[in-house]
Amino acid sequence: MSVRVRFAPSPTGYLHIGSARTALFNYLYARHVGGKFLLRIEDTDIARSNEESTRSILEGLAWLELGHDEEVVFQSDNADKHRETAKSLLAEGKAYRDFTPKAEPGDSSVKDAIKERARASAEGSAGMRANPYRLISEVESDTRAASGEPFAIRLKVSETGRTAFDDAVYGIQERDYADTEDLVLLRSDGHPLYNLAVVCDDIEMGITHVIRGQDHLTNTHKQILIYEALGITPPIFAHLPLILAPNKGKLSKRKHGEIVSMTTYRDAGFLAAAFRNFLALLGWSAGEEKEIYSLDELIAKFSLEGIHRSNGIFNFKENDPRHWTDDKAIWFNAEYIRTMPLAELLPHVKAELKANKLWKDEYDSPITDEGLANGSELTADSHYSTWFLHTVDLIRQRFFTLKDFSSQGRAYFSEDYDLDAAAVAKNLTKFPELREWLPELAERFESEFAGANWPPADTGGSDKTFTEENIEAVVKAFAEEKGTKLGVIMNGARTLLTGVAVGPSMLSVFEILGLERTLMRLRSQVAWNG
RNA sequence: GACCGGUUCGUCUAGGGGUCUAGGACACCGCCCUUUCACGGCGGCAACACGGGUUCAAAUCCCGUACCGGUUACCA
Repeated sequence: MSVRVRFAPSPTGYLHIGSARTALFNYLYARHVGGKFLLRIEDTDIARSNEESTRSILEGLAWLELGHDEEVVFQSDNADKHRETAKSLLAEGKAYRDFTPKAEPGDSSVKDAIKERARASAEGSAGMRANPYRLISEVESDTRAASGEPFAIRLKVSETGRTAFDDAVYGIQERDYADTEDLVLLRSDGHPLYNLAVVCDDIEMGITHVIRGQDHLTNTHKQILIYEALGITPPIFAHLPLILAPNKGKLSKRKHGEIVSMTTYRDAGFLAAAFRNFLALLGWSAGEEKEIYSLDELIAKFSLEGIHRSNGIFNFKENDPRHWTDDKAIWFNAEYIRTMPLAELLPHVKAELKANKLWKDEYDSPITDEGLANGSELTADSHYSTWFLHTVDLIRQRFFTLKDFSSQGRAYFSEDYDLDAAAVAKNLTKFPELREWLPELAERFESEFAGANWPPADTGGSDKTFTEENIEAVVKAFAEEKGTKLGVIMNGARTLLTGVAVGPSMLSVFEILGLERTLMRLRSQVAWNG
């Protein structure tokens, strides 16, 4: 039988990082064994579920490129079948009606109330089989039900025995029946509850492997009870370790906010491939000293055996912009940006520039400017201009996210860029002479490179081209003439021309910006005027 | 409280009785490169939770303790 797995989120918020990893592991496993990866939205809790969440989850999955097979299943569509199942269990005597009035929620939080109740029932010797309605006669039960008295349907768990299963990650798991309550299958208002719905749907969908968070470990025992009552062999279970906050506590939407949401990473300029890579290595490893895995490699190497048993921490520092999310996630992203094939990166850069109104159609123009000075290997099979190719390749080396192309890299694509105040102070205003020198350097460039412009094609005459070696000679001579260090000129120019204090070799920057823009910017007095 | 699970550098992890004076990655620190730098190169700091066993030999196996987490709903 071929493998069928499912990702089954409940739509009560955006796609959480832990859920995203669960989805990824399901996806990788399915692809690894050539099975199907299905998606089911567990929207049985009408009060908490909403369409907005479903949309957000779908968006998150789409961003991560975890495409599912077959149609999305909405659990609420199957409620009738769930009810039927509960009723048949009742008819077979494997479940019973509980006429106990539904408890009203108290003042304390739900969690605390549960804990209190659990403690209380543990102290009383009643145990899990104490429900009086477990024992009433079929006739009495039928009569009361017929008279309209509301009831919940509970599974009748045997007095003695135990549930057991062999978890693909955690190994043999056993639990005494005495530790499991007669769980409610159907609420008194007729609503099917989680455990029933999951089992019914997993059966219906032909799920062979259930891969989910280990917070479901105890639910699994309850679900096995339902499978047994139904006379159906349970699927294989594989529980995943949890992803915790830096304080080892729960990573929650309420406490940690946006940082746990997939859309945050999409919007912050992360590459899906990089984030997937990061996620894959949180709780799983191939047992080798390797960090960067393409999706195909992950699929090829993924195995349930490689999943860890201990919870992992999603490490970040609140209030520290440099470490606002897990350092390793940031590193993966930066690594992908600077090393991935340029052709794969370019569409993302284009989208980023477009979103910030920095895109120009000329970047799209197929290569006509063949005469690249530094005769590059950057093949332009592409739909992008050579200048665009070179610029992106040059500046990506020091970038972390796609956002950097429109922020730090703005000056390459627009004349409208801000100068970083700290950079201005350090590299320009500290050397007042630069106010005269830089325009003077512009004059020098203009006379030396008259007629030449970017692209540095052969301009025919004896004019030198505006390329690194030639620029270097001119700037060096200029600095010497002024009796100053080369760095003063270079750093001043860098700040004025790019707005920031860091970047690639200044010679490359001059060249890539071209003579015309270089002259214009060197003559600008904005750094001193305002 | 009860039941279940977990514990290797700050974090992600390798390791499954001897090859472990415990390896890699991120972060951090230092040096180098350099006109700057968040690129790159080299190096450094830094861990087997604790206590008992078993064994010639334990990070690896067993037991206990501690700590952390999960669950204990007519939530999912």
